[in-house]
Amino acid sequence: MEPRHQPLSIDFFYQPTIELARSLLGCLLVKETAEGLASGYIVETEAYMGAGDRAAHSFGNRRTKRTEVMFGEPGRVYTYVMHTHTLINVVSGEKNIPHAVLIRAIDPHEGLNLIEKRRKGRKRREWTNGPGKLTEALGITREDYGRLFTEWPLYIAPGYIPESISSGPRIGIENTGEARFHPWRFWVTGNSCVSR
DNA sequence: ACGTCGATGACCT
DNA sequence: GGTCATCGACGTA
Repeated sequence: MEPRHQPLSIDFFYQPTIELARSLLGCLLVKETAEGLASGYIVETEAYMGAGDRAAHSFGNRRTKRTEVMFGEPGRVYTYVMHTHTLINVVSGEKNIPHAVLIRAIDPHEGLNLIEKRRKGRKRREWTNGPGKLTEALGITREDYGRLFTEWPLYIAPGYIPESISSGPRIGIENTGEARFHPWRFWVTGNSCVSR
């Protein structure tokens, strides 16, 4: 199948992880399924810095079935289940440098009826303002693990350049010592879809 | 085979 | 502010 939008080139993903986390803001995240196409502009990300980052699943180069995809080339999909929710990351770094960027929020763009249905009629504000919410809205599952973000059916396409980017500590990692203080969360300043 | 533990979200007061 | 549902992965045995 051909993607409805032209995905980013694989070269885009070959940049330092912090830069990638910032560059992804404003890009369009797209998922095409049998139900239709749904998409949204990425407005919030977090960088996870691999072996030296206590908050990262790959801390200490921990290599398991789950983290395996992070040890490969950047630009692949790392999904995993948190409680009942699927979370999605962009694999970053380079071969054997297991970095990743968590996508925490998107601004809905296409497939709004489908998104509303998947989000069970909740108010628009609650559709995609969190990492577990946006995967439900776009129909992203752990079946997407290992895919390339440059190919149908789950891909990232060019969007807009944010006017301003804010940064601060990452969310939900209180138990990770000093790592909790690193300002590795980024968001589009003032966007109403940011998780908090 | 089993116990533990979250990069969460929904609902409650 | 707080509680808890419910899942897979992981460590341990």
